[in-house]
Amino acid sequence: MDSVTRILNIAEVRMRRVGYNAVSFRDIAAEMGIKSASLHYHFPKKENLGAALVQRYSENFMALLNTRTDSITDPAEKIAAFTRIYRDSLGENQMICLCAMLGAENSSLPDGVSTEVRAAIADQINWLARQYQAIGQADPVAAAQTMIALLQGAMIQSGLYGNADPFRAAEKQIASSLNC
Amino acid sequence: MDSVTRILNIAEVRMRRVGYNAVSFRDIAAEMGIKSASLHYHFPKKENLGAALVQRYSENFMALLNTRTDSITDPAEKIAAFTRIYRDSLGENQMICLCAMLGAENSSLPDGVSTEVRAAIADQINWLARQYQAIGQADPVAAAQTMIALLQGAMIQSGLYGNADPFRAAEKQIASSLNC
DNA sequence: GTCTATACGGTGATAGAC
DNA sequence: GTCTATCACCGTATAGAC
Repeated sequence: MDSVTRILNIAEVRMRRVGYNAVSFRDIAAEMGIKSASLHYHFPKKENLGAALVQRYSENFMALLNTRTDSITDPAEKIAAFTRIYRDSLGENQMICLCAMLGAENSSLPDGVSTEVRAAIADQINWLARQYQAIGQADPVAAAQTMIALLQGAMIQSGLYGNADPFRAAEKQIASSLNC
Repeated sequence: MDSVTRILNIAEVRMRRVGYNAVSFRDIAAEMGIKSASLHYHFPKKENLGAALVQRYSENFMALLNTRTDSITDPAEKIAAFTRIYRDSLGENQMICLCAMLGAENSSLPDGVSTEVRAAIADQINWLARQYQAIGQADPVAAAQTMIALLQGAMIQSGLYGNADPFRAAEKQIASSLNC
């Protein structure tokens, strides 16, 4: 595995746990067993690392989303698959998704990172809105926004309590609203 | 207005905008026109300031909540009043509520602050759960958790876009679900 | 690619004068 | 209560050797 990938992997775990501001080059380097100066060879500035991380995160997310929903035709089922990715992403450690964490931190992020966060969320909303439109939702974009808000808020709550109960409660509500 | 109040006022605005970690004693002191050393007279450690801020925030919230809902008997109306406080709190500047911001940052917060955040959210959930129980919700706590998650997630989205559309979309969904 | 060495500002915090 | 002065640290970032 190449250095860039290893850096991004470590940065992802840490940033999802404590946020962008609380992660340092020194921490990441220490975990890799190298020096922080070496990180600057791959990512000149922290902003570059943050932007690249969000970009990779978003690409992986959309790719996984497409893979998992390619064979599904029912829009409601597609939406359910979307929430399942969020659940899997929460994992056993109640790791908040990157977009929720950096979304909260948004106004203290460097421009380059903030831009990528907005782009990543826009992709998700567009995808969701398309499904809601297929279902015949009156305001598909609003429905998509609300759904993202609920999932991200539920992740934060789950992180706060150290268990996935709040997230599961949110999932149930989504499931029941789709059966209406 | 006494110094402690002024400090807390400034800290609240800043922490709701950029989070706990991105706020410094120096920033607050500069805005007050004093030196950071003076802040330590009122709050020996940053953790003390954070904890006191969340405590005050929660007390004010619950007090306002009770004032606004005292004369309301219908539980669904009470819940609507709850969401209205969140909306007012979002304000014109899309200022994320303190609990959502610190909730996201939770795992990088000092214990004293983290504890207060959990206590504050627990109060809100208890209050909401009581209303949902009065309505006859099957799982009142889950409903309360989901509602808090949605409101907080919607605030983050609104902060991200710089407008209140995501929050309004969430409000609408809550309103319609209460009329079911 | 990674190292050592280093610069330099920011940060929480303390001691002691006023 | 607020000041000055100072501390020890941590943060990003750079230069140049290997």
